[in-house]
Amino acid sequence: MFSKACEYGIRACVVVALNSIENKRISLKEIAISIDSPEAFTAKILQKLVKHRLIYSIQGAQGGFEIVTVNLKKVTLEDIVIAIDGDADFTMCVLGLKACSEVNPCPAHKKYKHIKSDFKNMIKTTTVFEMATDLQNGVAYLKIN
Amino acid sequence: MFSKACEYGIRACVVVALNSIENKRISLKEIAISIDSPEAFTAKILQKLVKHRLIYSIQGAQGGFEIVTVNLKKVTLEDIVIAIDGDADFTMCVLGLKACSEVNPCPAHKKYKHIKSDFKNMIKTTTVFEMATDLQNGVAYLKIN
DNA sequence: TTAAAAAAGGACAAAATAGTCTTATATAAA
DNA sequence: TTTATATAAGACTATTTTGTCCTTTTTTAA
Repeated sequence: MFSKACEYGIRACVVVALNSIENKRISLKEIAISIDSPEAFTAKILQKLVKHRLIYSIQGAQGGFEIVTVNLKKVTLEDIVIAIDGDADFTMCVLGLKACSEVNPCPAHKKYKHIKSDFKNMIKTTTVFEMATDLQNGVAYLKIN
Repeated sequence: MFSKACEYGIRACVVVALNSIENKRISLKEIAISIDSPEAFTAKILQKLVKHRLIYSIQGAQGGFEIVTVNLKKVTLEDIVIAIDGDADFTMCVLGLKACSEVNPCPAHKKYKHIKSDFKNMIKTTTVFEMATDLQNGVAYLKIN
């Protein structure tokens, strides 16, 4: 579904958000440890998220990453996915046909379209804030194994 | 969603099925042309499908690929996907967490689980027969551009 | 029985994705 | 103002996926 980069990106956003909710800044190193991701690779992903202004970074000692309060409830899974993977994955035909559409459907279209639209709706409406608060409230986890 | 190999594999199965319904055998070359896929790569994919006994191949002159009648309504998208990509894609957590489960959900789990289960159900219940007959009846197409 | 047609199989090449390493830049605190 | 800490950026490497090419095997038909 998502690329590895995107998985790391989402997990990273959630821990950044969780810290921002608690008015804390979190460093790359702490992020990589808490989401169990390769640090240098995670750095690249975070840079993309910063460039897309989904998160905010502060260089230097005591620096790290934050999500500004006003953005916490605005940044969605869709924003993250588009920043990292682009939108091809969830706009393209499931069988890879460029011409596939409602009037020219591929053989899987009618069965797949509801799933695709549910998926698009899901990523569009899920915010990092709600994922972070689920973590905070102990109704979701980021444990790896 | 699906890998390129899997997309080709599904499209190939559909045209093989369409031909089998009409009691015709189809060659690799014809398959590759009709689904607009790289021939040699498609050959590899067809070999996998044959090894998994989803389709049947006959070597030599006048040879090619078929789906035996009894299998037409049995072979599902799920069978093809598992043969080519394995089952990791639709069993794994959307955020890549090994430990993610109903009792230990990742932050995206509750929003994603319905989509995943709909998707699994879709590929489990969609047969190559119905996709091929949709093509035959002109309610679905395999045009590329 | 030989030639042509077609799939099988293995080795190779290219492209995309995943991941690392090193240097530069910015900030805070001693 | 120097040192330590931290992100930014670019070049590089590794792995996986996608795709090609060549040889072998099988089958049909002349």
